[in-house]
Amino acid sequence: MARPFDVVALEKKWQDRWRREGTYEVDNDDPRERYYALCMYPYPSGVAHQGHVRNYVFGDLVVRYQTMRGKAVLSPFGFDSFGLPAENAAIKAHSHPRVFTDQRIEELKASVQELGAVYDWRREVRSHDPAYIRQSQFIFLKFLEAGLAYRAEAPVNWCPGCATVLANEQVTADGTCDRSGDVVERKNLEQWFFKITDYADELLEQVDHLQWPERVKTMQRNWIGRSEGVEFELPLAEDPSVGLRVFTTRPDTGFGVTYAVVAPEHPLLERLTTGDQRDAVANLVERARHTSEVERSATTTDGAELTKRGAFTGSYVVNTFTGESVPVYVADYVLGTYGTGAIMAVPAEDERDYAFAQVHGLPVVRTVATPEGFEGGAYAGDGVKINSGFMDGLDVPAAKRAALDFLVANAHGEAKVNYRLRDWLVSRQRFWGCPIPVVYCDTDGIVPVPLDQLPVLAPDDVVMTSSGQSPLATHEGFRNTTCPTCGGPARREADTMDTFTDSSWYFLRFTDPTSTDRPFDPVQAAAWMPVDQYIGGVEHAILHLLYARFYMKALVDVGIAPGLPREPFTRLFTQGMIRMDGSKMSKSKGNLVAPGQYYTTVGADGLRLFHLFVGPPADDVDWTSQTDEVIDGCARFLDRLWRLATLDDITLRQEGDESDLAIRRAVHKTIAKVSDDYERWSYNTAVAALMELLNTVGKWARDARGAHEDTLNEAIDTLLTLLAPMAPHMPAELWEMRHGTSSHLHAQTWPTADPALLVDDTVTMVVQVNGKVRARLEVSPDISEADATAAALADPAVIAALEGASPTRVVSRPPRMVNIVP
RNA sequence: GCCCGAAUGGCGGAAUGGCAGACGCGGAGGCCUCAAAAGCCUCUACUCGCAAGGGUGUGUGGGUUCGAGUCCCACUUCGGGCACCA
Repeated sequence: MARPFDVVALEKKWQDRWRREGTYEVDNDDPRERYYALCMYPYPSGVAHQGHVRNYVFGDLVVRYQTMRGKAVLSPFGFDSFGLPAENAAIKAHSHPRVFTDQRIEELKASVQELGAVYDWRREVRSHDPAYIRQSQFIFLKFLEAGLAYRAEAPVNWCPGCATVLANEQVTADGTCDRSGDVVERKNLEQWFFKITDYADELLEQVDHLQWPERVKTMQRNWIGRSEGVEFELPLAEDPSVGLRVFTTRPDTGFGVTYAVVAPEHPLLERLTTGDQRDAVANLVERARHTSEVERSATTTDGAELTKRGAFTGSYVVNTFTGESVPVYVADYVLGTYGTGAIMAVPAEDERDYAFAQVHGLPVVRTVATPEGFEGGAYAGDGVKINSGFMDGLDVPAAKRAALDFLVANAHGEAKVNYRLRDWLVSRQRFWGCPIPVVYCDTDGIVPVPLDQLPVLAPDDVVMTSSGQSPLATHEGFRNTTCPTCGGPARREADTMDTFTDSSWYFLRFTDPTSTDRPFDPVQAAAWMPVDQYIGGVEHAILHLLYARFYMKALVDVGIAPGLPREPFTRLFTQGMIRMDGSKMSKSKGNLVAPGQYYTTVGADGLRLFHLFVGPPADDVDWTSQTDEVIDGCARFLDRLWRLATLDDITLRQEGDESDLAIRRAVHKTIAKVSDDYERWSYNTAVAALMELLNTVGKWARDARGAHEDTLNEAIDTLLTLLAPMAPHMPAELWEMRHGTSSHLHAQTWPTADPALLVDDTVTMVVQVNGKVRARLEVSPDISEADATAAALADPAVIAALEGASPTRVVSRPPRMVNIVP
């Protein structure tokens, strides 16, 4: 489209100027009030796509707006530059992931700058930078020292197609690899874990106080999955010295326990299995081992399927409540990793137990009276206790307390809280990540690499095969080392850390990016933390945000971040996805629309305005065949503003007239409206308000009477100022044309509306008869209730609508509305 | 299955219990022009009517209220999250 100005040259001029003059660089001792605005740092995948654009448009708006509000705004940028895509690309091309990564970082950085988003680039952070690696390892060692990092054997997800271990989040719901589509297998390996479960309660409780979207908070709560119950012992029938510990949230149903179940991984299974059951049990255990966790956890009520999934062990335990012996089964519907790995089964009040009992012919004993007309198997609701001895007649909550008291009094068990949250497995059998800084010595065991030997860096000549083994393990020069403690031969850890560890503290590094002896100076970090506004995609609602919250607390506790807040992100905003043809726009789906094509036509300003105008920021955006026309519409708005500000077609007059007041009122109402919209993230309506004001002013200015210069100037300057955070380039140019090169639009103070100009001489009052609008009257804004009623009743249209009936009730809400009920 | 969120013109959307459809896209007509592009102006929920004017209308069915797109209950559809967590 033909523009009234050279959009490419104009935008480049201002981008260069902001960079050259360091307009948005802030020092840690800045005297202004601090504001930390942050977009989630991206994985560098090359040229920015519309998802990035959307993210950075919102972020940049916040930065520029808060700056105009007089704050010192920290706006840093970095790259989450470790990760599997670069490693896979390197394997394919027989190259090094660093080559890909550095190249893609430059591409992404350039396109972010083309968008006109401004950052303090002096603070740039890249996770694969040796200086950053050093500090990531420093943190690992501090966690190790504090007992927050530990090593244990665990089942992991292994993808045969990718020949590597996958993170949980890379396994799709149906148990396949989200990249190759292969069915994920399980392998038992010695792995490093972080003890995030130590913080389960705090992570859960503090969710309540975060100014985050409810949706995200709910997801965090569900993920942590706190559940209160009782853990107690069921003694073995033939040997009461051996007890089977079970966890339940329904101790009140104890009298309904008709069998018990242990997980296939349960340590007592061997002991429980009798000779004649050995084959059946072994079969089941073998089967469970070859079934993926996802498959195993798939709900089924299919009888044949359930038969295969459970087997009698041959042993019996004594039901603590009834004193009767009940059989012990092994079944894969009980997970070895949750609770005690064993349950008391109550078919009458648990659906899974009911289905299993039906198939295996186990008795059902109800302990809660079912509601009238209840038909079905298990009843999990509240009701009066029956068949339950001392609990009979109680309701469920009271019975739970009674059951707990009974178990405690008899020393069988105690109250217990369980969590769905597991410890964080951080080992990755990958090359392109942060090496775990420990060595293994036959004499001294696990030995941390001394701090003065950090960073541990991967050598460049590692052969990245697809064997499934950690690439670093194959490099003898790296692998073989000496023990820091005894000096004898030792082997380096060959695994790297989950890349989520890098993204769990980068926001702290930004506050002190050059620190060498520690990750950051806590005093410098305290100047900015917590992040005032964090912005990113909802896809990180659980993992990244949970891990970062954990890191923050752990960093405080291990002494790296003394005195810092325990929550890193005060306010979170999650933007909607860009969809195309119903699915998420992403590189892997090959449906990207590159922003580059728009920079030469509508410019970054036009594209930014589109992202703000298209709908509420939290909603998904459908990229359709109409989208380009909407984008053009945004550019047309900017062109109209340009023509108005350059006085195209406008006659000026020096004297004011009665029309000025209406224009000035429109200007000030827009200031109030847009300011409010900015605060509540309603950018689409803010853009609409600016369009409306421009339409109003444009019509007025081109009226036969001409435009009064002072009023027009106020209107134009206000439009430019209010628009500056949204579309920063062209308004800056117009401002410079109007006020000279020494005046910078982005250094202006955010305007305040004059309250006197927010009220009109008259307002339209609606008169309803029985809820239907019958008349509109122009009245004074401070009209009294009585006057409003009188005026309404005197209106001919109202009289006609009443058809002679006298009003039985009049609701008068001056000056907006009067409702007359006949 | 459970938990969240959403549903408004041809389309994206606006409306904090008080004029439904702001703003934009698309569409129709007009001005300008030799013509086009660009720009500008008017109209554009549905429906009855020549018109003035009337009726209907925010997924469906109920309810609260003088008054409901907005609040409550039930349901339908779509989207998202969790899903043997004992």
